This record gives sequence, structure tokens and C-alpha cells, in this order.
Amino acid sequence: MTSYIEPLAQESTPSIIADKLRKAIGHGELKPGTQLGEADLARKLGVSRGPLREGMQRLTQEGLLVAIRNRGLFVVDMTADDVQDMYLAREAIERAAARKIMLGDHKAAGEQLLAIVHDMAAAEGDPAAVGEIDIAFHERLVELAGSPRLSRMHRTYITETRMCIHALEETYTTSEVRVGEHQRLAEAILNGDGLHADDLLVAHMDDAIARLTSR
Amino acid sequence: MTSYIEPLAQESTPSIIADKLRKAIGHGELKPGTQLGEADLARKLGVSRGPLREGMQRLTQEGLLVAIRNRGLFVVDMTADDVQDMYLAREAIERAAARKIMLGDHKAAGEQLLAIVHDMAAAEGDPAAVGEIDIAFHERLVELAGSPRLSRMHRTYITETRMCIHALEETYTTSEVRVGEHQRLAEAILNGDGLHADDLLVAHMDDAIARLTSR
DNA sequence: CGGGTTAGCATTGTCGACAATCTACCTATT
DNA sequence: AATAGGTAGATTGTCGACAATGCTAACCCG
Repeated sequence: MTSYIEPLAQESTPSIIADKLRKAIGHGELKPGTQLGEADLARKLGVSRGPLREGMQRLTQEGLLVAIRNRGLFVVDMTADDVQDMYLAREAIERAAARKIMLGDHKAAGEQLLAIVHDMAAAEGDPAAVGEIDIAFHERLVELAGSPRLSRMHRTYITETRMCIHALEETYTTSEVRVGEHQRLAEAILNGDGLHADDLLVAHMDDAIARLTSR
Repeated sequence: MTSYIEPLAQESTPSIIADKLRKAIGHGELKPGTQLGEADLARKLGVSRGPLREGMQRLTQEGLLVAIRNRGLFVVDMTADDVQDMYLAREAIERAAARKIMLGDHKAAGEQLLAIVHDMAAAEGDPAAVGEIDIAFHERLVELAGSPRLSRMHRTYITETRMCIHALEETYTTSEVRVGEHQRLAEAILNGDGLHADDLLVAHMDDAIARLTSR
């Protein structure tokens, strides 16, 4: 379907590095508190320290890394307050996304989201898979709003969410409940019921906070 | 009031550079579409290209600069769609901020905001001053929510807002209307009327979009 | 034995130089 | 005259080396 002739956007090296590090952080390969030694990392990635530092600056800007002058960069260690704040931010973004979807083709959007819920139900029993699909659901939700800014902000918090999930995988509740929550949300969007969707989203986020911070 | 003994946070050079560029972009010193030549800028700022590039990476991440490989970095030229998207993002953030303020000490917050409105009324007649105070109002609103993430995201969009204001300063409507809008919002927050504040905020943003994109 | 000082080490911060790439202009050919 | 090709200039991308800073630990002195 896609044409063979397209702009062929060559990504810049810092951009690739930033993506790699984001993935590594999200997947628990770089644990919170870890120091990222520049010389070491540069060797492993096969680049020089210049581009590497540029890539890391981006993650610092996103709040995934914290810089201490003349000490180095460290993976953030999230406190309970951070988790709460992160979900506050996600809630803000996803509510806005849902609101915008309502103004557009909410039926098509609802169908796409229901398809993801379907996958989630199929994956039940495999907590890791359900977690990934859960994230995919929210990513798609924001993507469907068609807002570059909402998407860009959301990407950051998705990484932070992954961090949390990996940090306490066993605590993560079994999936029956979550499939239901997502399904109701997708249906509300499909039906164009904006107020209901909004309420569900808020409740969903509160649930998540409770799950992650209670312990 | 502040103690003489404080953490004395020495900001890193890239951080200072990023701030300087942000200000320059916001205040119209760097017009949309301008190319930022590295060698030239480095000379002007008195630093080498390394730290400069790191600072610019941050602005690229924020969306204030766009990078074209092997061509350089340019100040974004905002389209009407961009303006709309920016206000969508700001609306999402500020609504969340207002909502969180309601859960805390909304009286104190309302009073602080009313003080700013008072300043705005006093500055009536000077469009530039009113514009700055307008921005200060929204900055404070988000700051009062006490959310690091909301504040960080908001800072980016404040710069974009400044860009727009500077780009079309004369088009900016006279201030009577805006003072009223802000005052009602501050009062709603003072009174703890969350729903009303939310409605006012949405209307206020829609107004702003209309002002900036109509033309 | 404890506190303070100092030397050494490791890591980050900064810089200058070289290589790769793109744009613009000029020339030659059809 | 118009277009294809080539060349020169400038700019970015990348790298390696040096300087500055902070931590660690051994050592000395009270």
C-alpha cells in the first residue's frame, strides 16, 4: 500500500541513541539509580562521546535521567510521589486525547481500541504480555487523537510507566479486572459517550496509582 | 527571607544555553525559520560547539527547533494547525492543574491569581505588558498545582505562546475582555467551583485559538 | 585512635580538528 | 537557450585529546 518512493527520513545518531536508551530503561535493562558512564556506553554503542551526550541530553530533558554536575547521569529512581505525578500527567494527556477523538471519527477509533482489548483478553494468563498490550492500548488512544504534542509528551510517560511495571512486576494484579476496564472505555468511545469515557479514564488512572503505590 | 545558605545549584552549560535560546525564541529575537549556524552562535555565546549542540538538542526535543540532517537547525515556523495543537496541549495541562489545585488549598491559590489579575488591570493600555502578565497568570496557575511534570511540559508551550504573541502583536485584542476572563477564572478557583473553572478554562483557550488563527 | 590533609584515580566538561554531506554557482554540451 | 554535470564553498557530524572537577583511600599528626 505504501509507495516505494518516500522521503526516507534518515534518523540522526543522537535520535537513535535516545531511542535505544529509552527502550533499555523501559525494559529494566538499566535499573533506577544506575550511573551511565559515558566512555563505557560509547564503546558499547560504537559511537563517540559527542553524539552519545547529545542523545542523553534529550532523556535528561524528558526527566528519565538526572544529571549531577561533574558526577554523571543516573537513571531516575521514582518515588511514590513521582508515580502519582506521572499518572496525573498521563491522565491530563489521555483525557485530552479522548476528548479530541470524540470530535472526530470516534467510531473508527473505538473499533481499533476494541481490537486491542480483544488481543488483551487472548493474552490473559501471561502478565508480561498483558502489560505490553495495556500500554499499546493507551499509546494507540493518544495516537488516534492525531496531536503531535500530546503524542510526544505521552511517549515519555509511557517509558516511565514501563519502568514502574518492570520494577514491581509481581505486584501487578491479574488481568480480568483490567480487560474489563479497557473494554468499557473503548465502548464508550465507540458510542461517542464523552462524559462516560472521561469518568472511566479518571477511574482507571486512580486504580493504577492505587495498584502501584499501595504495596 | 531566603537563607544565604542554599544548595547553590550550578547550572550546567547546556542548560544555560537552552534557557538563553528559549528566551531569544520567545521574545522574537530569533524569528521562525531562522537557521542557527553553530559556529556563529558558539562564537557569540563564548562557548565551543559541543555544549552548544547539547543545549540545542533539548530545544529540538521540545519541538522549538527542527533539525534537518546535514543542513542544520531552524526555528520552527508554526502553522495554524500547530497553534491549534499547542492550545490543545496547554488546555490539557492547565485543566489538570486547575483540577489538582481544587483538591488542595484553592483559596490561597485563588488569591495569588487574583493578585496577578489586579496587576493586569493596572497595566491596561500597554499591550506588551498585558501579554506578559497574561502569560505569568497561566505559569502561576500551573506552578500552584505543584506538579513537576505539568510544570515542565507547560514551560515548553509558554515559549511557543510567546512566539505567537510576538509574531502578531498588533492583532492581539485589547485587554478589557481578557482581564475579565482571567478574573472570573481566578474567582472560580478561589471559591472552589471546579466545574465552572473547567468550563472557563476551555472557553478561554478556544478564545485564544480564535484570536490567533482567524486573521 | 580519630580527624584532617593530600595524593591518586576516575569521570565528566570542553575544545579544536578532520571527515562527510549538502547547496549554489559555473561551465560545457545538445 | 536549457539542462546535465562538475566543482568550490560552507556547514554539519564525528572523533580524539586535554583540562577541570569530584571521589577514594592512604597517610600523617594531634
